[in-house]
Amino acid sequence: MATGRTHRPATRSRGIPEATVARLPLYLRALTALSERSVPTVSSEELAAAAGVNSAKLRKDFSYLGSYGTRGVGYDVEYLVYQISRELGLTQDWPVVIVGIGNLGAALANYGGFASRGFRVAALIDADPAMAGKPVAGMPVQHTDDLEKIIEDNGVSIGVIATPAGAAQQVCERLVAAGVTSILNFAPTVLSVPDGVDVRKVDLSIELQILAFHEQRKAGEEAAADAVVAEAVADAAVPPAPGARTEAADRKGPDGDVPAVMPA
Amino acid sequence: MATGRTHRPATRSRGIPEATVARLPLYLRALTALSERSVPTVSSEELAAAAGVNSAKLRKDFSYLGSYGTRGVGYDVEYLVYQISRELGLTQDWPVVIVGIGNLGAALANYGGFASRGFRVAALIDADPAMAGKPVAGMPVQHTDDLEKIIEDNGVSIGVIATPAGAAQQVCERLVAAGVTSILNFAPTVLSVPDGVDVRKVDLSIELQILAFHEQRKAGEEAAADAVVAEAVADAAVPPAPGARTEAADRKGPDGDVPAVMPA
DNA sequence: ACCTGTGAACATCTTCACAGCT
DNA sequence: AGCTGTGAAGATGTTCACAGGT
Repeated sequence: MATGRTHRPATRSRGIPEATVARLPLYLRALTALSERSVPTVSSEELAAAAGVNSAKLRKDFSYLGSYGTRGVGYDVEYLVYQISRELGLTQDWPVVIVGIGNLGAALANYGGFASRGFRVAALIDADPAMAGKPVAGMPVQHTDDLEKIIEDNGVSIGVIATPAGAAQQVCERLVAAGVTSILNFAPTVLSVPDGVDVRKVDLSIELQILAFHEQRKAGEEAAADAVVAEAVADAAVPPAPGARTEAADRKGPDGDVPAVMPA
Repeated sequence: MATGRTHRPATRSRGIPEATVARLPLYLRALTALSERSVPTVSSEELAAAAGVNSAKLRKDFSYLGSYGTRGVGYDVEYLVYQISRELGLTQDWPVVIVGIGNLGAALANYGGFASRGFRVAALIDADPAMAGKPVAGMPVQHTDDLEKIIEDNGVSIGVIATPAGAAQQVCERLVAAGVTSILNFAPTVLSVPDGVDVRKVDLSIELQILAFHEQRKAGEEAAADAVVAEAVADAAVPPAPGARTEAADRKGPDGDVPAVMPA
């Protein structure tokens, strides 16, 4: 089985912690809003509130960038916008291709926040010949056959995969072979990539499952005692372990089972 | 400004670490694939490869759920699928509403992985009267006016916000007031919610910016020395700090600036 | 012989609390 | 007086390495 790492190589780049990098866009967004309202300076407390984090964390984050604040005063909004933009590499233009122009791909192509902030949709690519030439978000969709040429002609280094899961790995390999080194993956699959290629994944169904986990907790706070009673019953309902030599009673889960139908 | 926490309350629920919870869906997906191929058992090594993590982490994760493996053998696929599903709360049915049926909302409504795994789209809601009644993904879109009634009638506790940023906070408040306690937010805004409500955020532009950061690093590895030289020039190009009393020379960023145009 | 389950070491992230500058 | 910048403490997450069960 082809394995290879996935996700960021924990490169810890030049000393800025990954967790901080992940929050910089948040700060930038809050700062941009302040900038549009012509607010000249902002305190860590105010900015943190706007970004939805606490102020100690924000100050620590900024301390990795340098000393951009003024004690007793706060941060200069315009200056911080510039510094964070630069740190994130948004002072340059990033051509991006979107592969897979289904519902989601089209939504991404139309997404305004895409075009702003240094990103530019260089091409929309789809495997369906019927799509070729059709305009989406004011751009003609191009066929997968031309993927390599498009990447090279436009100097694309960031690719967005919005194909069905089955096609994602293959598309990924073609993107990488053509020179793409950063991939944003919307397909519900684990992508294998060579070292040096970054993959970030956006997965609706994972997010929902995490919410469901917490939701279940909220509901089941007082029902905990009952569950223990239900355990014996539940064990009988557990799907028969095929070819396993283990009695259900052997399993020692930390809490009670709940009899229920299992979704496919 | 209304603030309030955002994101998970770090509830650390019942002892399962948040990081582990976030990976369970990944394992579940890999296990489901194995299950479909009728693979009876799997080792931590194999499963970890399929899920894109390392095996020590996977074993540690599973150890929080209980002792579900067999030494010398591995894990029973069906049994694990069941246990993880149960742990995530997927053995019950979660009605979900999607608010904001634009490009993205429609894409989400059509997304297959949504319907499977215990989630059921109970309603599509949009503020545009022209949308009302129009079928999307085989369901009629309903008007925002009926939001509260829809939530209550269907016992919805999970809401998906796919509206423009400007509408998100208000929609969020209505959802919460009507009884929703988990929100998946696709709008590029920080949502304020009362305690006890979970918010998870999916943000395309943040993901791209994180990729750009790493991408920039890859490109600028050897250019580091040049940057120092460029510093004086760059400082002149920095946007004039409005109303600030600080000379540019005061700023002590940890590395050199690069002269560049800044995107809006 | 093989593979899980887990203590212990290590790494990263968050929060506290306050020194130091304006 | 007010607010930043940061060491130090604490919490969380990851990896190692091996004891212990099959």
